[in-house]
Amino acid sequence: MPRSPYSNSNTRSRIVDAAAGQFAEKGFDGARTQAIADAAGVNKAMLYYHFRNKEHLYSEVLSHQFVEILSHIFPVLLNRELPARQRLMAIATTCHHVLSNNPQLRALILKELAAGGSRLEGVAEKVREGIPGLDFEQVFSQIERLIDSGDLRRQDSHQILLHMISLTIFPFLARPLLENIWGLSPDEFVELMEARPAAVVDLLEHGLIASKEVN
Amino acid sequence: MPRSPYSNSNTRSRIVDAAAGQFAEKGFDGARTQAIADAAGVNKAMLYYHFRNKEHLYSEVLSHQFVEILSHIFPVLLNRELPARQRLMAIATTCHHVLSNNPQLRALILKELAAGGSRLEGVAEKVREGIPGLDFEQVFSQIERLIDSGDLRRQDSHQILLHMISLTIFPFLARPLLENIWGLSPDEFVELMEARPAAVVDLLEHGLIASKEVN
DNA sequence: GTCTATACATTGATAGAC
DNA sequence: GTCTATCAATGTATAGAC
Repeated sequence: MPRSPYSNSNTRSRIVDAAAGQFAEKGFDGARTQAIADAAGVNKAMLYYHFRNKEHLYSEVLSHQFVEILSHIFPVLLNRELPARQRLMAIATTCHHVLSNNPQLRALILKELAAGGSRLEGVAEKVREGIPGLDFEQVFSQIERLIDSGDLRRQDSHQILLHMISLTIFPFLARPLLENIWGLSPDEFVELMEARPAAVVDLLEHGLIASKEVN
Repeated sequence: MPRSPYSNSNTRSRIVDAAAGQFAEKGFDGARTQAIADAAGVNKAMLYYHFRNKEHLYSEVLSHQFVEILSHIFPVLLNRELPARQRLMAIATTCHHVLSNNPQLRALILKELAAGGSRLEGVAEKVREGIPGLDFEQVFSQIERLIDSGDLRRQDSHQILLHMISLTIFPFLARPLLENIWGLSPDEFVELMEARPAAVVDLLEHGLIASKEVN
């Protein structure tokens, strides 16, 4: 905790951590370099020594988080061991839990999307460096194989994956809307989210239209 | 176009329009009062004459847009004329088209969500004033009626509506992610979005799992 | 109702000693 | 590698003439 005088650059990683917190909370524009330095327990000038400027620091933060998260999720997307149905369920529940346990990541993603993804290009490059095997084409072709084998309905594989991540990601991002426009209380929202994986799985399996069998 | 010297306050609405553009593009923090005044063709001091400050102006912009949009969508949500299946389709496609034709609204929603919805409470109040009959409880109870009548699968009505808006709204917001992480080209994204309502409808009707009948 | 001029606070970034 | 001191630019907001 007391940085030794001859301390090397774990200062650097402390800055990245502190910056992640500030960027997640305030966004790129809102985050203050002074606040980042304070949170990291270093002098503001150190930000500019270790990173060229605010943007470079931001890229570092975002790519760091994306590498962390994608290296968790990607194996699930490509898990050939599971049969089709279980694979879908695994993807949906994994995404749900990852997001559920990572409020900081949620905030970073949301704020970057809100900014139009302008800083996302450089990030994507660093992410590919961090995860050598990262290639979504494999995911789509595996989905197509499941379609050809008759396990999944015949739909565009992009649409299928988009269905899944929409259903799992969006509710987390839309919380303020649900609470203020729908009128949900915070407790009701939490309850809704806990029941969500099961609800999504049911939708993926059966759709929303009731089968006409009499029960 | 040349504001008459004795012009009254259509100045006010010009400011709101200009502010909508700036807030949509840059967000609350990023938008500059000077830029808003310039875009409205008025002096900066007028913003503070017609509205107390930047926050009040922002609230006015947001509630104005929400009233506009909800008054379009809400009747569709409550349309009892259509049978269950068609009702779901109408909701999904209406949401899709509304968002598709309203890039400014998309940006405003996304940026407000990114800001944590902190300014959404005051907005919600103004919205309720603007749309007297607005009450989502009616929507949920109508969904429950469709479940009881055996038209829809038995799921929490909140989850059902959440399914639908997730599937339709999220893809619009996630564009930067799809392009930079998935690797979609802009053309591919547009193509994906045009085919989206049909894909969503198919999911809602049948789920993703192929029925095991031999075809 | 509308404008000019300006107060006042912050900000990202750098220079240079240690 | 780390700190102090400081700059130049930009931001919101207001006072007061017209």
